[in-house]
Amino acid sequence: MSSLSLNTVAVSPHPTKPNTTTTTATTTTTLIQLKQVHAQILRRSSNLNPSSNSLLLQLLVSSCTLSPHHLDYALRVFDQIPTPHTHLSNTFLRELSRKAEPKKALLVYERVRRKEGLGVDRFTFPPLLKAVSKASALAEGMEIHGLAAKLGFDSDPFVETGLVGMYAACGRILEARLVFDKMSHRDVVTWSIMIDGYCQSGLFDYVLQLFEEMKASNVKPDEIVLSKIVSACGHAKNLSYGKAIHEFITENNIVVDPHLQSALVTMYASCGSIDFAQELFNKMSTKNLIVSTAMVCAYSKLGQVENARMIFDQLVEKDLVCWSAMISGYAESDRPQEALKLFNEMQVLGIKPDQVTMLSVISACAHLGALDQAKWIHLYVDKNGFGRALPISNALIDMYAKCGSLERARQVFEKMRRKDVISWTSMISAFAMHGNANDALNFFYQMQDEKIEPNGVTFVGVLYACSHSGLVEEGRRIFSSMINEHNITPKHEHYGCMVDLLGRANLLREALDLVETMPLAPNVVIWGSLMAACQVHGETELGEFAAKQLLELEPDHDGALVILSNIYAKERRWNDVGEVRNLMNYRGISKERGHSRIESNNEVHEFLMADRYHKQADQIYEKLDEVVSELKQVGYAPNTCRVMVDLEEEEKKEMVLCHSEKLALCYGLISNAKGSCIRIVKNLRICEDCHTFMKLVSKVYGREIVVRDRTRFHHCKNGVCSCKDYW
DNA sequence: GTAGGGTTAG
Repeated sequence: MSSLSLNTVAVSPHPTKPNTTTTTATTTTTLIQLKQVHAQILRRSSNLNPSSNSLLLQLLVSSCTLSPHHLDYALRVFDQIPTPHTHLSNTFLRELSRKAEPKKALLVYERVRRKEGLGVDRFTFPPLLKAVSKASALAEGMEIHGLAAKLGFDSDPFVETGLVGMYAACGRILEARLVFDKMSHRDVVTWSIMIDGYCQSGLFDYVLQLFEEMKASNVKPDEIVLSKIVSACGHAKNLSYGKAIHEFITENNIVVDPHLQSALVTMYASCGSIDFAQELFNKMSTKNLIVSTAMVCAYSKLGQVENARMIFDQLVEKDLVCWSAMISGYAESDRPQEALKLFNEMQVLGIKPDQVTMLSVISACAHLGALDQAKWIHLYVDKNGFGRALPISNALIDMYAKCGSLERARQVFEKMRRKDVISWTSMISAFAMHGNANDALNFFYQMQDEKIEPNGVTFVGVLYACSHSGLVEEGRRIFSSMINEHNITPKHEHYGCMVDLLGRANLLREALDLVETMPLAPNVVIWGSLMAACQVHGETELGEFAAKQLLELEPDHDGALVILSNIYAKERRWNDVGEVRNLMNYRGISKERGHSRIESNNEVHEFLMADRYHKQADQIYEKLDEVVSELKQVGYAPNTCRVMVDLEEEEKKEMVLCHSEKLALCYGLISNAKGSCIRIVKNLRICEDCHTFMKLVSKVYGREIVVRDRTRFHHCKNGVCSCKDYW
């Protein structure tokens, strides 16, 4: 009993200072008072008869239950009551299930069952089932269902509704529906729970179907069930149904509360009607934080991050969710520097990030590809107690891989106590992007030895590794085992990898066969990868065909037009090149501008082609001249065959020599410590000439050079690249 | 008569 004695009663954490908030003061005092009462009961218990003692303890539990801070204490007192009133256990259960304490509610249930007498009635089940739902404890839920049936409570509408919710929350949507269908009376709450179950399971077509049934059975929908329906329309991209519901809401004068507001705005945005969402948002007389955050997300998802920022900046009071939404907006729109800048601003204001924020920040850092920045974020994560969470570790693996450090990615992986399919897949993709196919395959087999089942994403990583290393046979075998042994239906990305695998290996006929016989309609990516392979292997005719198929699907696709003109340029068909270029000018399409980044002294420096904005531009170009003449002595000659414009040879050479990655490299040679590794991140694919250039510099200057291009890493050392020139 | 519905937005 020592743990309950007065000696251990908590004192104020700051005895010399007055309590800063009144709530802390009252709860502390109340707990002290309760403990004093408890001590009195214990002291006098020998003089009291057992039933009045029990009554006093029950009163004590009731008082503790009033405050969420005292639930643990209440649980301990509850344990001392031999036969608690069912009424008391029910109240106690309700409190525990409403709070984030579902496991404790189940504990109470266990104890009630073990005590004398029955201890349960029909009122016990709704809170109990709610706790089971929160804990997703299916086995316990089924046992409770059995007990309810045995006691004949399973035809009570409240109990039945609880059972529907329990099965839905445990992912057993069919069982939920079975209970639902058997009910003789369903009200709006029952329908709402069933509809929510379908929403959670992603079965949005069923949601709309069920809503029609609900209306047909004359149950009047309220704002809660409507907000679920509206959100389902958004997920199902069913704009016409969404609009109809919106009209229904207006016609029936249903209160549009903030939940419904944000559901409507999000629905319009995800159905492609952002203008409509904005209009609706403008019409709202009071713009609360949640609806504004929904708008920030809506614009971010469309990549219209400037518009998101405008709404963000108009908000006077912003909470963590809103900051996180804006940060992730930048991270996912490939604007990592803004994301990290915002993260700093947020911290200056004293807003503490949570796990969701950190995941966006880590992802931003992965996009940026800056290793020093990555190390800093990793330290921050560990220092602030995020490091043990599985999703965070998984994100760190990806971050280090994308920042060029396979070793550090692997260190994070090795240190993890628990690894899930995402951890393994992240490592496999890491090996794949660094051209290390053997380790990718080893990990793929090892994860299965450890009974982790690969998923569709894992196979993308493995096939990608095969394709980037020319492992044609292995790739074919794995592709068929994915279908036949792992029962995964291949999606576009898997066919994309296979087309890539065959195309790179110059098996273009077979690649085309696959495209023509696959059960899915080929998309832009598939034609694109066939087209790129044709460009590499000089298959003009097929390349032109693939490019034209692609342009049928997406007439303004800049990549297709660029590659088409490259194919023509390689054949010196300048008239055709001119035609493509005119088309691009006419339609206002421009090739994405190449840029390269390099980190130096904790700063990220960015270069465009032939750009002179850098404050050390003179030195950089001087270095470039020096490097070029050094390399010429070992046989380097600028390779201009990829320059798509009809220029004099000398002008073409000038263009190639000013590519942004060469400028970044020269800056690295000037500014980074002698002998250190030079890491460059390029947004497009590296060109053949720059690739040769990097290899030669690694030999002549004795420096390790790591270049991340749009699709993979090139580690150049001693004149050799890790990609073995197979990219 | 003590009971059932919104992880609202990241």
